[in-house]
Order: sequence, then structure tokens, then C-alpha cells
Amino acid sequence: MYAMAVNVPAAADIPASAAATAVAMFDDLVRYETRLYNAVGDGLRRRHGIVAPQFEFLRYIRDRPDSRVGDLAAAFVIGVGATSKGINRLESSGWVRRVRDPADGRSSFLELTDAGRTLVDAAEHTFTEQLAALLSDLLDPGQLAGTAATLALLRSELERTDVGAPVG
Amino acid sequence: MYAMAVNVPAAADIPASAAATAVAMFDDLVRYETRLYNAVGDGLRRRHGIVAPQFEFLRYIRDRPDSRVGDLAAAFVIGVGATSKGINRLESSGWVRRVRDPADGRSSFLELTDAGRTLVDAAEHTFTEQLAALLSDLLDPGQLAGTAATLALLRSELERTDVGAPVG
DNA sequence: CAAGATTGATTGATCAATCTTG
DNA sequence: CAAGATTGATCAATCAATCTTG
Repeated sequence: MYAMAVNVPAAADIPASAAATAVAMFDDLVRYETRLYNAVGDGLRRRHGIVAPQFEFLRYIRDRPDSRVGDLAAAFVIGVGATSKGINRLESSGWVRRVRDPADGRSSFLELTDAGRTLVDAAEHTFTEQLAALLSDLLDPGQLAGTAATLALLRSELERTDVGAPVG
Repeated sequence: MYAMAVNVPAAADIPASAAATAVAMFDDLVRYETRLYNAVGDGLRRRHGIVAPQFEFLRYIRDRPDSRVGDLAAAFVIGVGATSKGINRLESSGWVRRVRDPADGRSSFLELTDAGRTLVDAAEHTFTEQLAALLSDLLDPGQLAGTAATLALLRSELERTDVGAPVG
């Protein structure tokens, strides 16, 4: 039913050294994330002409009205400079608008244009479909939920302690 | 004993939609990987003057004698051009040598210099220590092993089907 | 002066084209 | 011509400096 499902290791399979497991997991995590991100990005580029970070920007802006450049930078763990330039490109393409905050002239609210909204809604179908094929179909629900919960925990720990944040 | 350990979700906690879980997991996976990679890289840069990809290159070459540029590109899922330039930088720094393959003049074997070996051995201590602090200490052994096994499975599936490979 | 964002300079990654050797 | 690698052009991320507003 689920392709290549693997069982949770029994106690005997747990390596003596947690550090060695952590090093191996780091490697698997990084290479898996790279390939998965590439694969999803390939599909988005082929079908919609945008790359993965652009899709993520558009979706974030769609789902969080009144978000600003700094909000995106924090969410995606990249510098505000890179974020500002990314928004420039989305604005040039006609998918995003900057709207000056009347209450604080230093920053702008970001909002989608009609074209941007149409695009992100279409791209989201591709995105979800691909993740289902590349992820859900390979794991049984328990594995998926368990791994998702662990990653969410690890992520929240690094966010809470502000580890791994970019410079500026 | 283990900080913030989380239990494997019970059946009732499993969301109805696997696709929604996959989308959420993708987000946690990508942001966690970004922060973890940044954090590890920060430590390596501060203590040893190298960035994370450089450490990974050096360790790969140390552990796999007679490896070539194409081998590293495949292992790290980046283009051969980027790999070649990365090796140029490591060679300029005096940590890596290219040795022409006598049996095939098109490619070179990569090997560490003495300085490179000293560096990677020292950096590996930092690397392992940081991963222990950022990863092992947050999870109980079962969680760690289970998540590691799942990530290894997912990675091997993408590698087997050559999904998410770079262009050139 | 602090906060938010933008800009400019450098570095690094990607892609395509090229070079060399099998 | 194919395989392996390098080079050059372009694009994007980073970091630092600057600008503007609170």
C-alpha cells in the first residue's frame, strides 16, 4: 500500500553513539532537502514560470495580509536585503505591490495583484500534488506524522533560541 | 532527561489529510535545515575559518580516496561547475590537491594536503559537538533513530529515481 | 539614536559553451 | 561523438553601508 515503508527501528537497531546518528542524519537531512526543494522548484518553473522561493513568497503574502519585508525575511530565514530584492523581482513581474503603511512610513505592506493571486493559486496545486507524490506516497501516515512532529519540534527549538539566523 | 522530548502522535492526532501534513512538513523541513546548516556553518567559520560546504568537501575527500570532481557534485547535489570552482578555492587555500589520473587524462583525483587533513580533523570535532548540542540533546534515542531512518529512506528514494538533480 | 528597508560591492551558484581526452 | 571537467556570463545571496522615518 505504501511504497518502501520502513519500520521504526527496534531498540537493538539504535546505534550506541547518538552523535554518530546525528551526523548521519544531518547528511540525509541536507541532501534530502536539497533534492526535494530542487524537484518541487523544477515543477513550478516548468508549469508556472516561477522558482520555489518565489512561490513561497507569494503564498506567504496571500495567507498573511499586511505582511512586510521583515516578516518574510524572518519567516524564510534569509537577509532583509535578499528579501527586498526578491520582492523587487516579484513587483517587476506584476505579481506583488508595495503599499506604504500610513501609520509608519518606514515600511510597506505587501499585497498580491490579481495576476499574483491567480498565479499562486494555480502553483499551489502543482506544489501540493508534487509533495503528495514525493512524500506522502512514500510514508505511512504514522511515519509521516511522527517525522513531521519531530521536525516541527526541532525547528521551533532553533527559532525559540534564534539559532541559525542570517546576518542582515 | 531529554529537553522538550515529544511523543509520537497517537492515531487520533494524525490529520485526515496526508497532503496537508506533507505541506506543513515541507515547511518545517526546509526552515529547520536552513537554520541548522547556518548554525553549523557559523561555528565552523568562527572557529576554523571555513564555511559548511568547504568542510563537507574536505571530509568527503578525506573519507573517499581517489574521488573526483564529478563524485562530489553527485554527492552534494550541485553542478559540476560549482564543484570545480569550489575545489579551486580549496586548492588556492592549500587544503586540496588535484592529481591527474594517469589512466584517464580527463579527470583528476582529489586529495588533501597535510594542512587540509589537520583542518578537517579539527573542524570535525566542532561539527560533531555542535550537532550533538543542536540535535541529539533535543531528542530521545528512539526519536532520533526513527527520524534518521525516515530521512535516509526518503533521500535514497529520490536518489534512486534521480529526482531533484541539478542541471550541470 | 533605533528600526525598517534599500542599495552597492563582493561572493557564490547556475547554466551554457568550450576544451580535452577516451 | 561521449565523458569529464573547466570557463564565462548571468543571476541571486550575503554583508556592509546608507537612507528614511519613528
